[in-house]
Amino acid sequence: MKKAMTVYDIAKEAGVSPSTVSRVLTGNAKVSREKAEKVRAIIKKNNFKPNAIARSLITRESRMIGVILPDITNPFFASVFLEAENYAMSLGYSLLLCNSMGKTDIESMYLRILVEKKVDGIIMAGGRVNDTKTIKEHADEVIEVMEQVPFVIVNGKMTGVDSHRVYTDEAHGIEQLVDYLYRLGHRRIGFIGGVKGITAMDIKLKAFLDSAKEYGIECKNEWIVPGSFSIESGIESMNELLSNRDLPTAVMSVNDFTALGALKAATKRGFVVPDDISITGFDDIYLTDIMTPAITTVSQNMMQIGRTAVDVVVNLANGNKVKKNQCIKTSLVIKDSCAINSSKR
Amino acid sequence: MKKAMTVYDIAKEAGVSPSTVSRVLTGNAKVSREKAEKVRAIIKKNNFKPNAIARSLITRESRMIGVILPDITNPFFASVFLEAENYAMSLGYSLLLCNSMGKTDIESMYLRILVEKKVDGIIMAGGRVNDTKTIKEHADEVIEVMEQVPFVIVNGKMTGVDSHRVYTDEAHGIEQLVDYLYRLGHRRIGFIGGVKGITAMDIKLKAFLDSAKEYGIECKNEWIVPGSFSIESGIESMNELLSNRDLPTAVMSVNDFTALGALKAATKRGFVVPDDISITGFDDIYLTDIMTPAITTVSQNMMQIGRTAVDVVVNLANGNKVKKNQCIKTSLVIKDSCAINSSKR
DNA sequence: TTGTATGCGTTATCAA
DNA sequence: TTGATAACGCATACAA
Repeated sequence: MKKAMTVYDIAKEAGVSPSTVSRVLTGNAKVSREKAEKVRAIIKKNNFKPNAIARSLITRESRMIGVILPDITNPFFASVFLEAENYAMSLGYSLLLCNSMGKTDIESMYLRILVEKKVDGIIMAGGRVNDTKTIKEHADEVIEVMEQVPFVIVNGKMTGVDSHRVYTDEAHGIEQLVDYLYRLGHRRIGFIGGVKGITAMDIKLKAFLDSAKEYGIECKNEWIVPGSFSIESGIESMNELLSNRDLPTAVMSVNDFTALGALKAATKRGFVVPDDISITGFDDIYLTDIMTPAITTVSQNMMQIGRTAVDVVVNLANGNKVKKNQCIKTSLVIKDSCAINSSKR
Repeated sequence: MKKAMTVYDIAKEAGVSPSTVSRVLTGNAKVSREKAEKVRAIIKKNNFKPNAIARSLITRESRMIGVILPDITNPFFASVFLEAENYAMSLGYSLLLCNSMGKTDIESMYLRILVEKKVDGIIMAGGRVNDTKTIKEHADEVIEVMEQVPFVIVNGKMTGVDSHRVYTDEAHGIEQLVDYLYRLGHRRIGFIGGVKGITAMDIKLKAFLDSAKEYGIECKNEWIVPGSFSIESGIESMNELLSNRDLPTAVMSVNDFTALGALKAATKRGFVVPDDISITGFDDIYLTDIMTPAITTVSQNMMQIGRTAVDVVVNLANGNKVKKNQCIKTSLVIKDSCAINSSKR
């Protein structure tokens, strides 16, 4: 590897002082036109790139934002990340992506690394911030981090942690779906997927049960089949639900992944969706469009989530005042997986 | 934000010199047991985390690897990244993820940023490294970068750039598929998706045509319908192909995304896959499993690609000798989207 | 084994 | 407007 040039090299070649080179680089102070041009020419000629590490040490900003999320192969997180990166890039920040796989110890490790690397902000989604009951040690760790680095939680909340938050109104999203299904004539609805104890599940299930009661919709206990948030879980839960003698006319899924699995399972069992049974998802990842039928779902507005999360940490990093809680609106996205209920059920 | 402590603070509190604290931190030199324990206690008590920026400046390693790829929402790249990160983490590296969206100017920008940030290595996939005909300016830029940073190209190659490469034997993968279809009795096969001028397309199309000739398989011109690498493109190309009067009995797709689209399009037109027509993909992303039918494809062994790419740059960073070209084997993954050809076609 | 002094490459401060 | 000098926080050569 070729040894990199420094401002000293440039300065010497341009016949100016290192400070002048630095001034040209940052644009933070006046430099005479001729010297500036001379310096710029030398920089260009040598393809000089300033050492961001050295710069960071003195400016105390790394121009990096850490993003901790469970799994980037999940299109929901990938889409949020993509937009976050896109916006961050426009502000001059790069993103360190940390997949925690939902494991607490990996989260802890990454939190430590990100603090050491002096990132200018941390965006965290999934894992501990998603536990309905926050574990104190997890909270303490995050609090410690928050004292050093701007921190925002996406779609989560930690008891005892007064962090900034960007979140979706998941309950409202569920209500939108229930309302939609009700209007289609559904009076018997099931709910599959999700892990109890995770807010992404608990909020939705509660909203579902509350809405069901309000609308006079029946939901038998055996129609509620938790599992996890994966496609496989959707398959398993749907299979379990469909093995009941008495079936609902529609099934809501905790997220699009489980809805994908539910669709796959139902189809395999010979059910025609939506004629025999309606299915809904949650998130509006692009995969819902490629299925036949495309899955009716609720959009979390992933782009806005990603963008807002970056906005929060960057503003905090710049010492600006930022709204503590930012709620992103959901919207119902009607596709082809729900039909008017014409069954005798 | 609380001001971070430094080794000086720790040193003072522990009653030792900063160098002793540093020695405890790095483990690079002997420290008496009692002092070491004292220092460790103070570090722990204060939750001190050394400033990686300052450390990097002197050690000349940032412990970061830059990854430039087109689009992380594509599960192929997401899976490669995930495994790369997993392995990198075990070696003490973090990953900066840069989505280029296939745009050359974004690639250039990120190349510059990664060099400035003094990453210990760059892994690049897609975009310019995938052009069948390398543009000289692109190559020059990469050559310039390679002089400063260990660099590895994933599934690509640049004319005039003597870089390290990790790649799949895509031609062989296609041959495996053709051979498989031939054995199923298919003698008339189409090929959809992909952009000419991109190696990911050109290699496969050539391999397909060569194999077809070898096996005596018919492939009419109108059965070759390029497009791009997206799901939508798969839909469009398949629709175009299926609008022919005379149809092939099987259709190969440039990748799984287009196969997904092809399946969707075929199903919508009333074709039953695989009974009416067989479809194959390429990559073996997890989405091929959730479709009904699951799509027969070729595995690129994404995990091994990610891991190997990290291995290459890390070894280069450590001054080790590394094999210039590493070919990752493909493997045929038979699922449900291909049937024995029993048609009269 | 320990401490002092120096350097990494840049920006910031201050005096000229 | 410019340059000399210090400072960022750590690791390391060298001296003790």
